[in-house]
Amino acid sequence: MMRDPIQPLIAALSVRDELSAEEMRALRDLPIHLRSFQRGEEIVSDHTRPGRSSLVIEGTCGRVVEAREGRQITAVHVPGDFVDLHSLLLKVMDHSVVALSDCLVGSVPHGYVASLCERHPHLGRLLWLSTVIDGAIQRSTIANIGRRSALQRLAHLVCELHTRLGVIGLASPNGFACSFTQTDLGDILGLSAVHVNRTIRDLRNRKLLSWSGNQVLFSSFETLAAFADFDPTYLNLHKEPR
Amino acid sequence: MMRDPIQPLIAALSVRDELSAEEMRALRDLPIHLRSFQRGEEIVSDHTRPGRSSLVIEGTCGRVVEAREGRQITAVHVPGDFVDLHSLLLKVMDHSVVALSDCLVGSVPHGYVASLCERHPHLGRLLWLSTVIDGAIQRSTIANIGRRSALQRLAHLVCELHTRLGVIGLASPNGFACSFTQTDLGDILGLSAVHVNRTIRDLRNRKLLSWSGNQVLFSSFETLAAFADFDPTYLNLHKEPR
DNA sequence: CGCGCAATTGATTGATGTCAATTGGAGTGG
DNA sequence: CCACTCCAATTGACATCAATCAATTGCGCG
Repeated sequence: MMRDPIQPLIAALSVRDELSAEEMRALRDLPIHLRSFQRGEEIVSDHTRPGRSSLVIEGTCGRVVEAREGRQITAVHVPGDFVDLHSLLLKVMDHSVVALSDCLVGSVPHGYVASLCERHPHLGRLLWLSTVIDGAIQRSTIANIGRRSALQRLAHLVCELHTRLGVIGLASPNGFACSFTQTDLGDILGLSAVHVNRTIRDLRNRKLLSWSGNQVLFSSFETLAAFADFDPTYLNLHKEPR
Repeated sequence: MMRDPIQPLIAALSVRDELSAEEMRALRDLPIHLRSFQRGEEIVSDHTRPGRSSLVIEGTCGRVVEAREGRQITAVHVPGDFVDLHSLLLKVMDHSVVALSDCLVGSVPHGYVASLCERHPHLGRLLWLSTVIDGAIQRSTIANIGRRSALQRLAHLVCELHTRLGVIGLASPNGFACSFTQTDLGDILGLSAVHVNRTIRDLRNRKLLSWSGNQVLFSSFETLAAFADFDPTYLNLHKEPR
């Protein structure tokens, strides 16, 4: 059973501003080319010039910057997120995008995105907004990696993922499904995989969360958020005229 | 002697795309309100709703995310950079902006920026581009802090600053002026001020650079860039139709 | 001269990385 | 059904990088 592929995008945008029926129709009319990727596959390659922008429909993927010392995942994307909308303007990719779980991705030729922005300036601003929210999440990531301990880093990531997945209906009140390996988590948090393992154990011992298989569960989101110093302002979850 | 306040912005945009005479005129016609700030002063406050967007004209400033464990400077801005253009869409600030040197800042009411984008869609795309380049720089910062040693982190920052200052004519071939304190550098790089001090000494001992007063000098940018694993792709320094 | 801030240094602690081995589960072929 | 493989998770021992604490120095400025 396949959901409407554009539904997660509409959900994500609707959290931030009212969409008119016509705007929703314009989004649904976009010619989307669907493609499945297996965990680990590369969706967009570094240093290339994509002619299309890709939208996550199911699963999660990550933006990967390769450094000499190893890879860093600079952003995680969930359904409803564009992974390379910025390539519309940047032209040349400064990183690659890889599937962090099996996932379904839709892509739209840049020309259609550009013309959508011209015909519907308000939608254009919302797409600009979505790149700007990516930036806000990245700022939060910099603060997380630069200033917090491994325990808080991981707790903060869990809080963020829970909140973002909640927006698109993929979280339950006390947890969510997360397919990241501990190696992936290390690459996201700037830690070694070994230390991620110990950090998860530590969080479990402190009764802040449990993580078995791909199920992340916690008894109190508030307690976890307080521990992680999580303030969701940066996710811009309020509806505003933009 | 005061330079044209819009000149750094025009220089920064012109590196990325051709500006028409009319577009330059539209930029110069913006009503800019100039204001000076002393080192350490707050230019924009966290959690506020700015009604204007601020542009650095002289000096440097930083975006500050306050975490429980201390402040993290998530981005450094030089003349020609908007520091809160995203507030046009984000509405509520998720961080503050502080002066990292005495600096001169110009601000433009959001309404004028929005109308500029409507009347000149190409300029609108270039403003979108500038927020997207901020994002690319932040990705590079995440990789820098997440994966590299203190030595490489600092060397990478120096390479980036030299390149960005060069764009607006504020770097010489073998160095540039930098007014950051070692405490600031620690907050930028996710290090303690003490360790920044030792890292600078170490770089000096390795003959990679010298840093006395506010003068940063190196004998070979190429050597430094190779040491720092610096790849300027993310700065988007090539002129492209956008 | 004295104040305040930044830079510098030493001693010590602590967090995290690295290396290496083991365990466990899912799939695969005999 | 049983080896076998592969990958992820887990654990221990140890090394190392960077933080912290605490002085001291140096400089610009009133």
